[in-house]
Amino acid sequence: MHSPELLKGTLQTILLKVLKDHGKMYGYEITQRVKELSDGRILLTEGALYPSLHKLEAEGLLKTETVMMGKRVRKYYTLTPVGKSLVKERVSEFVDFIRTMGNVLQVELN
Amino acid sequence: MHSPELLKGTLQTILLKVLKDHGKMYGYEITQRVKELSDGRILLTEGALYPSLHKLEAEGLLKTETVMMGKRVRKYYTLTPVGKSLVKERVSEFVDFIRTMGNVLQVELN
DNA sequence: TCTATATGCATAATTCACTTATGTATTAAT
DNA sequence: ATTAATACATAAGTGAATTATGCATATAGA
Repeated sequence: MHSPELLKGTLQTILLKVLKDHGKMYGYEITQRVKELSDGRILLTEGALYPSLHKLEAEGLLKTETVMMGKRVRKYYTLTPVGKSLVKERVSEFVDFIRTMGNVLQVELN
Repeated sequence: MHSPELLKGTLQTILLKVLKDHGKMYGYEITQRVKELSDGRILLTEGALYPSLHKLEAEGLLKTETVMMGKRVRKYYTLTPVGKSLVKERVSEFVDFIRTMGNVLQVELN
């Protein structure tokens, strides 16, 4: 598990990118996908996940669709066009930041 | 200038690594060095810098030496042996995190 | 000359994204 | 039957940052 400090500020970027790559997903599914992609190193907590999804929805980057699975509720999230256009930006912002950090810390990242 | 969100949690690592690479430095000098290394993209604020340096000192990772430059005070910081041994750890922790993020975001970082 | 900018340290108040804790409820496994 | 997994949600607390403020010296330009 990574130091949670480092994760700060990356959650929204993760959510947007995962939704772009995998299309319609619900919250719990996202936590599992991220866990898988990170080899168990990034475990999203519900207390961070759901408020963050709600915020992205309120900002118009995500839209939702609630589905009843038998007696269970599932809330599917999809990128809106606005959200879609922001993903690229957020990801390249992150990559830029990483490059800068590589210079400051004098490390190779590949 | 990078999104300040992303910078969260990286400050201590930056301070330790810069001090390892450049030896004895004072606070203001660190801000300038980091600004230079980051091509003006990382501008450390005093409100973050000084408390962070004090904390690292209190934890025994840094030791200080106050020098009078004419009528001006300068406080030099150096890594303690404990601090020195922690730098590698912190940096590789960061690199690991970056690799993980690369997988999650499906991006190349070089 | 005076005035803004740079140098140099420090701390208090505030913000905000996160963790931790709690709550509710269904489903599957042992 | 009981635990673990699935699935959502929100409130309280934390802590590293930003913002604001304070003090003081040095330098450059108008």
